[in-house]
Amino acid sequence: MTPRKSPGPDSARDRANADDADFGALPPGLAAAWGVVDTGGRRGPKPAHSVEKIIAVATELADEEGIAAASLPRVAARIGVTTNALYRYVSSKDELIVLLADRAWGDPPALPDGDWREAAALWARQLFERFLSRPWLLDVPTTVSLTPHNAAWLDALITVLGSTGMAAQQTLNCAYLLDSHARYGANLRRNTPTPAALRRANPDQQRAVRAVRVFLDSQLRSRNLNAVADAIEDPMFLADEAPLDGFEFGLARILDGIEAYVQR
Amino acid sequence: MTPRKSPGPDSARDRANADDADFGALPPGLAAAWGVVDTGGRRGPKPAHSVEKIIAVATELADEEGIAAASLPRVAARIGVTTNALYRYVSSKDELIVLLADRAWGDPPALPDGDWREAAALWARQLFERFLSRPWLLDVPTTVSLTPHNAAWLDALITVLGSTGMAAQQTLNCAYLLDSHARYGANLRRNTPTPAALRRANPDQQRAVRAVRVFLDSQLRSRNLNAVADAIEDPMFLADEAPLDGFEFGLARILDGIEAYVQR
DNA sequence: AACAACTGTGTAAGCCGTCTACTATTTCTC
DNA sequence: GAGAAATAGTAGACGGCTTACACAGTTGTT
Repeated sequence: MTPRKSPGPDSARDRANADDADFGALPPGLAAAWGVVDTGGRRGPKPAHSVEKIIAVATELADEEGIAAASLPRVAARIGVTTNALYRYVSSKDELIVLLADRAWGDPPALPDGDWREAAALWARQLFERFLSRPWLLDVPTTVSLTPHNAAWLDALITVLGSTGMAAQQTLNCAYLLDSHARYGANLRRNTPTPAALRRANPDQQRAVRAVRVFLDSQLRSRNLNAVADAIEDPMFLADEAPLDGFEFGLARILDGIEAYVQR
Repeated sequence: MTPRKSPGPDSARDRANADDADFGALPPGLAAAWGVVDTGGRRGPKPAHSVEKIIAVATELADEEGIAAASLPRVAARIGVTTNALYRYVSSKDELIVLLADRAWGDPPALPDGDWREAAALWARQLFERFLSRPWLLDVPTTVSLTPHNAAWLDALITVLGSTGMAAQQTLNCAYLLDSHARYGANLRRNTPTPAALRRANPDQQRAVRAVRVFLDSQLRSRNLNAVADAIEDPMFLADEAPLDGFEFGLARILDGIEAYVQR
């Protein structure tokens, strides 16, 4: 590790350096997410807080009120410091978001060895559940894709899919297919709650959802978009226990498609 | 149309009313997107501008510099008015974004009647291309889902898929599957440009992409995430003309899965 | 034709967010 | 113990969203 030379007040960004490559060119937060920061040889007072603590508080706020609540002023206020003190730990808001998202991914599940299809389905279901439990993760822009936990999930799936004998690129494409479905399915579920979830909601929310339904139905039909209108007000869509969940249905189709490709 | 009674300075939101339902409970921009606004019986001066003009300017800005550039101050400056004058036309930033997104969707393509599979593939490819040509559309939060153009796309696809004889809910699920793939595939393409696109980029961007690749490879391998590392630096992934595009590959798997379901 | 009501625009301001100097203080090292 | 270095605080710039108010212009009514 090359110790920094430049004196004066600097931010956490200046602590991120490397052996040879110029990490300054990396997207914000990427180096930090992979733990590539210079933590040795500090001289001044010990930091009163830590990046982990900041991320934990930001996670609390995001869990409570969504990703927008994880702002630097609010995190700082909850910790008990001023906003700018956070810049000693995190070089920018973007970096905080990247770290936040990586932490929210968590560790991938252990997948069984034998049946690739069963393992892939388990993977997708677990990811789907994770997105449902942390909806704000869907709001994190996906410009920076690979962080440690993120990559661990992908690695687990690729390892499983690799046992089918597909080419590496096709394996990756299949992995993205399942990742996409988990993400998009969770987003859809969030936007269109199940009847059971709707019954648990506030009366205000219930009324709002109903108002949207009525409004959309009238508008759709007045524009002759009857196919959509019919699908949306389908009795199955409003039934209590959907006979076949949308996520599971799509997952089965995708796995069928992959299986057909593998067996050819 | 019930004319407004309340006097005093009011925003564009107050113009959105209805026959009987309370549109005030609708999400911001939804009523405006469907054109349900009270445009009759104005008394004051003619507006010097229009909502269409504002959306067009915002689209320009988004095309040039991304969705963040479509801010009210910048739109107002380009039109030549103050920021707050926009609130006579649009009730909030969220409403502007909804209108912007709906306009960007545009009209769906005309789909052939005979072969549902070919028609669905065409639909997905067209949507994919549309997302590529307007990448900022991927950054629009999808909380408000159904706006006129949006719904027209969905209607076209559902109509085609309905010819397979599937149940309404399954048709909708399949439609979401294809929508998801187009959206997510375009997002992936944007984040990981093709070699050809990379060669067209700035030297700075090329260097940045290469730095990320080198960094990720070393980090992935040092954490034993070799499956991901191998997949990413696969020769096929870096080849000039990919033998099978990721989007097309996934599309074929999805359509295969749907076809197998239909034929059963 | 004159008045009143209403609408569009500008000015000003408040609030929140990110981020950058600068200062004071604490702590580690020599 | 003295100096150096890092941390936290203060102040502030800058941009974005939004509201309140005053003014000017237009339209409908008397």
